Amino acid sequence: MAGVKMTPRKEQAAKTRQEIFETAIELFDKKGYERVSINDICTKAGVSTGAFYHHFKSKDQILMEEFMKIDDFYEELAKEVAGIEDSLKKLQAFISSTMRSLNDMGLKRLKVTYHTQIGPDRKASYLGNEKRVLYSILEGLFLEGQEKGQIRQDVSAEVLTRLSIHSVRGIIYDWCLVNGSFDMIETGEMMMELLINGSLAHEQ
Amino acid sequence: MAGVKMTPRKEQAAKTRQEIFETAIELFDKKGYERVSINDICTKAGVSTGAFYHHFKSKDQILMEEFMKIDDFYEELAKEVAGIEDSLKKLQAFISSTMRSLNDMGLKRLKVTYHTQIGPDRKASYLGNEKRVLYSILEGLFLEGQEKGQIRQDVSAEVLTRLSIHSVRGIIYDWCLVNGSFDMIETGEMMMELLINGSLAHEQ
Amino acid sequence: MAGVKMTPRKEQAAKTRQEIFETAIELFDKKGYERVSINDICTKAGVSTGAFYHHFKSKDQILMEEFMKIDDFYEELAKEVAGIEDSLKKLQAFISSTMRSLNDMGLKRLKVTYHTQIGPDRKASYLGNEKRVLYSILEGLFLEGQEKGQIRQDVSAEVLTRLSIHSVRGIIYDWCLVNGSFDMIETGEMMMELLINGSLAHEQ
Amino acid sequence: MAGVKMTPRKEQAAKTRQEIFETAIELFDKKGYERVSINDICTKAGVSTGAFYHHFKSKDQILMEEFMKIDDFYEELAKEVAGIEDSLKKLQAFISSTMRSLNDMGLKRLKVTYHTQIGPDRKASYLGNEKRVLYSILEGLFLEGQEKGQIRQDVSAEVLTRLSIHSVRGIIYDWCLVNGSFDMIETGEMMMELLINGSLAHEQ
DNA sequence: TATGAATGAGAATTCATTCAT
DNA sequence: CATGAATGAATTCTCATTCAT
Repeated sequence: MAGVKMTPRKEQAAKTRQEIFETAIELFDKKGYERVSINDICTKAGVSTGAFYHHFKSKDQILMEEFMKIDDFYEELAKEVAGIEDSLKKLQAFISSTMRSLNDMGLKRLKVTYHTQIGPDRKASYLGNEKRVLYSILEGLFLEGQEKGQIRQDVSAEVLTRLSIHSVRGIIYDWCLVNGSFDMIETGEMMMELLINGSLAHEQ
Repeated sequence: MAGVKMTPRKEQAAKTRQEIFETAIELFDKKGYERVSINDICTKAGVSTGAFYHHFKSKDQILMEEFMKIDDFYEELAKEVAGIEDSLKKLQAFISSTMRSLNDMGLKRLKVTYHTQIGPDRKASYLGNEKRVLYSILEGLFLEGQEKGQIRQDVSAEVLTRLSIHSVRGIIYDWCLVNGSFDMIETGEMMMELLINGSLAHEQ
Repeated sequence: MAGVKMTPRKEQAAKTRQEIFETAIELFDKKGYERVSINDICTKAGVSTGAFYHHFKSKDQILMEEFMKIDDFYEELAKEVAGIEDSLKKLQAFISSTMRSLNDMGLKRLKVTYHTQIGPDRKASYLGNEKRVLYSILEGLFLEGQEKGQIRQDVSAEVLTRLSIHSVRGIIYDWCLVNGSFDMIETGEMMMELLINGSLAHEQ
Repeated sequence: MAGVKMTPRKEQAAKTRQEIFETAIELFDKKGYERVSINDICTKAGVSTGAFYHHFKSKDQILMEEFMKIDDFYEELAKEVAGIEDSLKKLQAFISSTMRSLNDMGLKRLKVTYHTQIGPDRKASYLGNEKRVLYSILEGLFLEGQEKGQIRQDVSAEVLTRLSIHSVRGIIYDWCLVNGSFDMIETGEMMMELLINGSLAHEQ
């Protein structure tokens, strides 16, 4: 994509930047965001402190950049499930995939994310603003299902969207709290069935 | 309460301890847990650093003490709603009161709580362990309702309990994320109706 | 002036140099010499760090260049007042013009100049060496006045010169100190009348 | 004075504070204010960095404290010359003593003082505010002399005061600029004679 | 009980300068 | 001429904790 006019100089720079970024994420995962000093990152990445500040304004920016990838992920997910006919199934597939991905992110990473997002003096929480992408995808799915008569219509799509997101968020938060000691995928699926359907399909 | 043998000496000590504790909580609320140094607390409370360490082992212990009050609160709440006949109503009353109390705690306080609970090197999360009290109360209410046939029986009380707690947790987390920009009491009530009931009562 | 053989290449270079120079001065004015990094200058001027070092050896050199213009200024001033017959009036005209020009330079600029000139590891103070031009002009005017019998002769022209310069310097320094809160032109004129004349002319 | 109820604890603390202060001043004198790091001070004083920050808020505060002593000095000086009958002589004695003291302070120290006072973001310049003490003493002396008819009356005491201070300031500034290569005491005395007297007494 | 001086490792950040392209 | 990536030592400041009084 962006690889068109890349002089060797810029390529090298991009590589350095990438190296720093990945090393940072790796360390955040392993030791937790606040336990990682910029020096740690630089040492492990084999670059100077100056290089870090050349590419990033602060440790925070690394995190922000990481968060910004989540939207891309959701959009891809939306495309993947687009083919499914039944709206209910489509929604469940979307949620299942989401849960699976989050599960695969691992405890440490989720913890870092959820911890930093509600930290003090965080001006713009990404999770809070992520609304636009995640919300619009979900609401679209709910609306579609309601139009087709495949999803409950006693609650507006907008409310269903918000409640879904809240509850998934709670599952993840609690999962982090108890250090991943329950099955968050299964829990997520159950939660959605109750909310969307009003009853548990597979127990019928 | 514990006012049996209180020498003036001990009274003074208790007062100092209380002073430290309250000042700390106040500062956590205002600036965020990690932005408050022990020195900040001592200066504001008008005591010496030594005094702090005399009464508390660490900054953490202050928080822990705060959390321990929550259990008392839930138990009181359980007693309050005990008189309500209809199980569904009883449950909803319990949840409503909970949401109202949390709402009254205020944004800052909830943020501090939810932020510190998933922070790094937190050995024992209180929110995670609080299970014992909150879980048993809630599960009791669900069981009772199911026995009376007033609550859906297609899902076990245990699952209903867990899902309820997760979703309330998510509402609060998101509420913090967007700086309290939606009505968490109303949202909580809606969420519970959907989960427990399978449909929205007041829209029927 | 130097406009003889200017290839487009050289013109561009001169333009870049000028751009850097002016941006630097502007920033020194705004934030104070030591608060301005070379990077600040480059960013604001829209050039690379390399470009800076191509044109200037250091941040210091920028300042030096600025100072070197002052001599030119004094020489021009000397020519301007050359036509005035009365020596006393000529001297006062020279001083008045000087004060007016300094006043027009503005507070920030004077502050930067006076601050950096006595800063640490300043090898050659320009203000200190400026002697040669300013001193010789002034001393010439004093001598001329003394020969014509129009200026006090109880003090040597050389001493009058030095004392004049000291006192003007003091006025400017103090003017900077109190952020320009007195009229330095008027003060300068009064000071010179006292020194040269021994009394205040306009009060006679 | 303040040495009355000094517990050994506080005495030790005061000693440490003093040690830091004196070491700092000594280093400022030797290497110039901005060339001295807080670490330099601590190492030389044999205390920890923490100790520095326990006693002083910043490097700046050390300087400020130093400046605040100047007022005391002027007041003492005023007492010393109070006994002199002749106003003119009294004034000259005051100025002479001042110049001598400044001369004794040494080049480095004066440079630091005059440099930092006009530095950027200096909220309150001490030299600028010192007015109140130095100004009132000097103005008092001028007024007294004018009343006695011993000092020129064609210029107000207030103006004489301001001009005197400006010119002395200029002498010192220039003395720093040329690294002390002229006799500032003699220069100061000459300057004052011209200003106060309108002519040089000893050449009459 | 309470004080507060002292510790000292550690964190973030800056910046002049070089040099390969 | 110009670019801008990279360096890395240096600096300021914070903070939990200890301990003698």
